[in-house]
Amino acid sequence: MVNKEEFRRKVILTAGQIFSRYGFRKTTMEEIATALKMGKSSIYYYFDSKEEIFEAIVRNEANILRNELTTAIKSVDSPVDKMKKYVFVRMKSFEKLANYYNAIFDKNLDHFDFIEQIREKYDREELAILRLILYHGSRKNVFSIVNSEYTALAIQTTLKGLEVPLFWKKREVNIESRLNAILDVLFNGILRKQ
Amino acid sequence: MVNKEEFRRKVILTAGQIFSRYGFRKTTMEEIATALKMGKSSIYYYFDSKEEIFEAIVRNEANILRNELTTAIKSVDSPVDKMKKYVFVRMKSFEKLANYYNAIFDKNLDHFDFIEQIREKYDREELAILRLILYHGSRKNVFSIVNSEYTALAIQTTLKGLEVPLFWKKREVNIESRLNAILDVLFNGILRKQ
DNA sequence: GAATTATCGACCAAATTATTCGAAAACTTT
DNA sequence: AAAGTTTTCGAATAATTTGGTCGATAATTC
Repeated sequence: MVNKEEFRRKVILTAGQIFSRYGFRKTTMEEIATALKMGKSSIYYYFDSKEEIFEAIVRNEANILRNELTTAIKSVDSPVDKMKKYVFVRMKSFEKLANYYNAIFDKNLDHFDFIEQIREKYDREELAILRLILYHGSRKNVFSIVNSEYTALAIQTTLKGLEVPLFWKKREVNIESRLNAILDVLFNGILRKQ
Repeated sequence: MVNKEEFRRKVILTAGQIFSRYGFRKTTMEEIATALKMGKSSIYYYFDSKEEIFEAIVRNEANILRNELTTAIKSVDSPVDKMKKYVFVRMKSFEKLANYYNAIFDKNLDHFDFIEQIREKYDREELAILRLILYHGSRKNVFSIVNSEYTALAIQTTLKGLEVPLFWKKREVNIESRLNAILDVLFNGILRKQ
């Protein structure tokens, strides 16, 4: 290995796949070790505990999601497109992250607070992004909103509502159509009638 | 519950889903019990052990497969269609059963012999069916075969070969196309040129 | 209301599993 | 090539999980 940090990333990637498939409890250190072609005790050279690995994974996955989102809204120009893109990509990428949230339910619920921290931070950042898009959109007169702060909160609430079926992992629920419906409602509501 | 047997079937169905998803080891009695909305000790009123449940599942699944196959070949008339149908349905339905075979690898390999028994019985029955189809086909002059016994064995061997990728569970393997290719080869080989 | 059938909580022994630790490789640096 | 550093691992341990038992207790049938 080139350095410690690089190997940590490798562990996070490998363990991430197994955790997201089997959940926290059903994934053993030995499985992770075997997938990494090492003895399980070697992993403890890089991580202090199974939980630390898991937490690193969630943090990592949250970062990936954040990056996906920022590049997504940079890829289009108009505030309307930015907002549409944001909502769409957010829900699509969130599916991966939802696996880990589910794994936490599988995990000891005592350690629930750490993910709440990550989530709070993420929510704050999201609000800022939404607010910015809305602000520019209202300046350019394509959004007819009174207060971008409140509207951003409303949209975020809707997005959180969309998450729920992802958690309950019912494969029958068609996220796509539900998402499109909400996008429609959202924009017919806030777009200035022309 | 109406009677004991009926509840056993319910357990088999429920546990079957969990076993096929997580394998033998990773499925706990408590999970099965929770899925059945009971205490885990209650299950022992119907089954003696975790293994007995598992074995009942495999037996049950093998029966379902057998039924699917016999109704499938009854649904068509000509020997050629019967043979095509048989090979096709056999491979399609086998996918479910393969999950349990995989679960056995996960299980203690000491108890491998019981599945061998089921498998042997199943193989014998299969050979009889194949032989019958071939026999009628050659009587009606649509199969150009010397000995329906040997040809049945050859076809069964091919089918077993098709199973292998199912065991190795690589989702990348496209069973369908492989299956069609083999159906083609099989029939261009044994169908009388006209 | 006795007898039978079904469920469950508490418990145990065995197995599994996360984690520790010292020592041995493997690799760097002097 | 010796001394130091980093990385890996086997064996042991401590904690947890889990299959299974048993007696008590509901629920149902007779």
